[in-house]
Amino acid sequence: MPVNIRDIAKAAGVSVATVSKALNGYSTVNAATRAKIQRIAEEMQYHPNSAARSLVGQRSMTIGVFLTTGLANPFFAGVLGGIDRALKDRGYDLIYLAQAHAEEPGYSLMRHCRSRNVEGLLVFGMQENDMDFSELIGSGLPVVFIDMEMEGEHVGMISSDNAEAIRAEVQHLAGLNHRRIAFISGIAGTYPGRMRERGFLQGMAEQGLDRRPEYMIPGDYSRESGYEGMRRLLSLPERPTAVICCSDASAVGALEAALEQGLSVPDDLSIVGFDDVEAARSVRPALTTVRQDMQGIGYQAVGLLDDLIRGEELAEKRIILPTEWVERDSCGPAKESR
Amino acid sequence: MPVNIRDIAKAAGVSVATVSKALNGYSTVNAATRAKIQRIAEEMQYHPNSAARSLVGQRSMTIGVFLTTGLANPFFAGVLGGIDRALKDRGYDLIYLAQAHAEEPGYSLMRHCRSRNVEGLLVFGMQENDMDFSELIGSGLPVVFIDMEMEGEHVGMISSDNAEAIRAEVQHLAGLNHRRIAFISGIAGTYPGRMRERGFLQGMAEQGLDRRPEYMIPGDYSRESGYEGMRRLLSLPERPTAVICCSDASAVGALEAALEQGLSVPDDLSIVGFDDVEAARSVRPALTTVRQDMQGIGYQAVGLLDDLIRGEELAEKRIILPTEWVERDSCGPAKESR
DNA sequence: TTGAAAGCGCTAACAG
DNA sequence: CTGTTAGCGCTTTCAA
Repeated sequence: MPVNIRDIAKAAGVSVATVSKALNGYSTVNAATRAKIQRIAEEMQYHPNSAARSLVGQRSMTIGVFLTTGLANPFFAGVLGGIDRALKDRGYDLIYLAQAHAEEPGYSLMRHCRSRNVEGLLVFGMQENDMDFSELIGSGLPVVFIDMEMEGEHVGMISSDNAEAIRAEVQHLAGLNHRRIAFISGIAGTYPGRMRERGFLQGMAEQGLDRRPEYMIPGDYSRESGYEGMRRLLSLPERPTAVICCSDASAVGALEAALEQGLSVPDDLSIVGFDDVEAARSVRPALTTVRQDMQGIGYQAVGLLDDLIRGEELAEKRIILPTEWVERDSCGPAKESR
Repeated sequence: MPVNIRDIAKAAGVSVATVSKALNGYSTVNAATRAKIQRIAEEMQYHPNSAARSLVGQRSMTIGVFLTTGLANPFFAGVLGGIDRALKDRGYDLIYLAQAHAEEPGYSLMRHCRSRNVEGLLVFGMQENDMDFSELIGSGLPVVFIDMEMEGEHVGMISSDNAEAIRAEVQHLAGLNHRRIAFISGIAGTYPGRMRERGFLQGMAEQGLDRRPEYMIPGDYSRESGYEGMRRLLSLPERPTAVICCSDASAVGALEAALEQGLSVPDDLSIVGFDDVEAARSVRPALTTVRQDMQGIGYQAVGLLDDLIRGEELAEKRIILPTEWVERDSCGPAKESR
């Protein structure tokens, strides 16, 4: 039903080869012929069959995404938005490789990509170790990992500057005279989790502040972990005056626990979050936090992948994006208190 | 590089035709031969090239998604989660047709699908009228619309029972002795927006309650519209005792406006939202709202599309899913007040 | 029960 | 500058 290259060759009175060349911008085609072919192709609503194209070894203009945590994770919405824009700019379509498949016994992500003629793959999610990416990395298929630390010949990675973001938070709090700063961590098995912890330790060291083991609370980004973490902190003989949380969700949980105990935020206690999700604005007091450029991450991930696909000489296959401090109402100067 | 059907034919000492038949479950293949071929295919990690398959007119096992509002909309995360699961169950992969392309002058979504050998298309977003879907609907390509009212030969649609959800809210509030109930609407140009308004009017009529024009506030699901809407309501000589909002975001905005005016929720005023997003839980008082089964919508949308693709005889090509009442803290009995 | 061969729509040599 | 032709990997008649 759809028109093919032969139809338009016939209509234009030329051969299919000429049509192909004309439409693909070869210079060896007479300008008039090309114009005519283009006009006819336009009129007949010609659109090349991408399967045929990939079959002849041409580019498929398809990149894959694989999400280790599934599509349902709302965190990815922003990243996907950035990917969307980049797709247009670079002319790709995106095929989503259902993670569900991955549970089958003989499944190979790499083979799945090959069989779909995917030119490159974007991987993101949170689980670095729950899956074996070595086959993929060794396969030569260009891959860009988001928020995962991976290396290889045709492998790139992109992430926010998590460490610096937290380091700056510590610095900021120290500037408000906070000395007893606690930390509710992210998931230790993730790259961002590790980096944020590193940034905290570095910041504390720089400011000459004690790093007390009882102020280092393991979290998992969830609201619940923030709530429980804050309760533990508040039960300590010497309470912190400020708490850095590794996500807005856990910060909201922490806030809740603090308010429940009758504390005033930020007067008695400062709290800071991470991500700047919608809830950070709606909670009271509104959360001071750090914004990740999620759109930018998605956009640049596709750009990097495209560069890898096209075999560009890349000086740096790691992209670390700056974050932005978002001052709201949950931080204030330390009270000389207890 | 990847192994193809010829490689395994050679290894098995048979022809490619036999391999193809064996692997595709034709009964005209000797059992022993089939077993051998399957074993070898397994060993050699054979995976058929999907481009070649679609080229010969076989199924591509690919369905497309087209989002009129782009990937960034967090509302879709849940729906996509359901789609994800269904994809596995039905064996499809999903290609995302970048909406960005749609802005180009000669763009045709239908052609895009054809050129990508997509077997069926899922469409969702909010704009029913900003785009012309008639070409698509007339093309014979199976399409399932989510939250959009569309009809056609190979067209299905799925949505929550928006009208009933709001009607039940009115009933519930009336049961709490509320008589002056206001409504902050969704976007009138959308199917859910229309249905929710219809449900409101129906509920009010059923309960024998006045429908006052000044209590019908146009909104757009945003927090801001909720905030502004509530301010208008509170400036009225006779204030409502309950406000139904068409989204949780607008309910949060409304809540904010009410608290700012020194009102107590739910003592002075009841507020109810829609969707049950994360923020509904974190706000104080926690929002009483209605939950849509977003996963279910996505899951069933794919199921419906698959049925359409396979040409199943479908009695009903419209699926309307029930919603769930989520009781929290923002609704209470009406005070005989003011 | 198996194999030879045609052909899906397209691009890429290679001739003309 | 244009056309002829082979072939990408696969499925599918049609013969054997």
